[in-house]
Amino acid sequence: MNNLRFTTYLTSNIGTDKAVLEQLLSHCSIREFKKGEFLLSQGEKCRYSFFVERGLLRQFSIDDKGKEHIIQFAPENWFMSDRESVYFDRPSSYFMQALEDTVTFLLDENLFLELSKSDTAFLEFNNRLLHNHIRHLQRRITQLQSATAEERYLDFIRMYPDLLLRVPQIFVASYLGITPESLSRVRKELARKNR
Amino acid sequence: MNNLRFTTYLTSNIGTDKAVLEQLLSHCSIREFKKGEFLLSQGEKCRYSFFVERGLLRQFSIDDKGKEHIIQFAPENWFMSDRESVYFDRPSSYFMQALEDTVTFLLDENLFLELSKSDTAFLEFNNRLLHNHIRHLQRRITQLQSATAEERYLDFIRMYPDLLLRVPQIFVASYLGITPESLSRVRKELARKNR
DNA sequence: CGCCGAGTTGAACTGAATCAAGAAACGTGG
DNA sequence: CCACGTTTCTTGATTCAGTTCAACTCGGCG
Repeated sequence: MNNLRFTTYLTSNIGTDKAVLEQLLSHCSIREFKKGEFLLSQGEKCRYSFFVERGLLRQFSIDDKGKEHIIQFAPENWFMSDRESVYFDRPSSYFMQALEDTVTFLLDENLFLELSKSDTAFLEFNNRLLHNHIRHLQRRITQLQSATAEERYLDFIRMYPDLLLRVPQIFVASYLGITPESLSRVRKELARKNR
Repeated sequence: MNNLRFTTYLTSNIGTDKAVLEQLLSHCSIREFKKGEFLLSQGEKCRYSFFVERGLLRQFSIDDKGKEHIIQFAPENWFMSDRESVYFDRPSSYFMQALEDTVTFLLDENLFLELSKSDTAFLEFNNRLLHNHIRHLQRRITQLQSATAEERYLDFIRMYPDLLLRVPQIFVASYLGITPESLSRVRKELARKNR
């Protein structure tokens, strides 16, 4: 375990205390997914948190009308999980899919609770993850409620400029909650304004 | 402390272990708000979690266009807080207001972290609160992305039938992310169908 | 009794969806 | 490395859900 993003991430977030890290790493496995491959499907129980070492994931649902809605992207250094499914032991309502060839670390979710009990630093780390997640979700709700397609797109650019280059437009549209056609028109309009 | 919802709630969620409960209760204060009174305003830092002993609260934001968006309601036995503000020590982007005369218990948010460290039962309780919150938020996002005004309203009725009777329609509309006029029309249409 | 906010209804408007068709980009196999 | 087929992206025409604005009703409360 040397110059992996994962270990760097852990030490900078939990500290360098050997014991916890050892315990954590001993419960992790590594797994690769080819572009297009699914990590999880709607109806399955989510058993892991996936840490993205390299590549890009998307998490999405398909509604009763058959439309996809992307909940979040996860590039390098991000976690992806369906905490709801894990925690309440319910079938997930989401899909998780690799948008690029992706290398992930799998963390058993029960481990999160166990380590929280035994190690204060880890507890605080987990707490931060959860609060960040909440913050992120609240932001999306506010946005969906109040922003126009154009505003959402501009917000996306501001928040995730790097993703813009890696994610096909069709997926950005799905994340923003608009159709690809609308996004195309928004972009056209923005280009016109900036001319 | 006898037949309060609060103590019942705590014992049934954390257990009857005297020590933690004592510690918890000793850090709580009780506070009443008149109908219309604000518990928190946008820009202030949120310092407490409010447990609703009796009454009803709403949490909402005002966007740059001056429109209100209700994030959640909190009737009896619910917690209301801006975890984001507390945890990251940032000014809140929300208002909290009493929709009825309301009695609340105030819990210092730092206490949550402290008690999590010292008591496993409390840690699990806090974890459950956070996961529930996340579940709730995710549900709203899915709904905002995929459901029509009518579907959202029906969903609201199913989820919170009791609130429907206590909350003025104008606030229900704000929660659903539609105008009061639209909600009125949705209701009219539903009445027509069920005739 | 009169006022005021909540709710309803109507008409015009609008942002985004839908449907359709063509252009550009992509990747896969020969 | 090219050719072909499949997505992705763009553009146009049309439709639609929900907003906006305005007028009117209703019910509670000082």
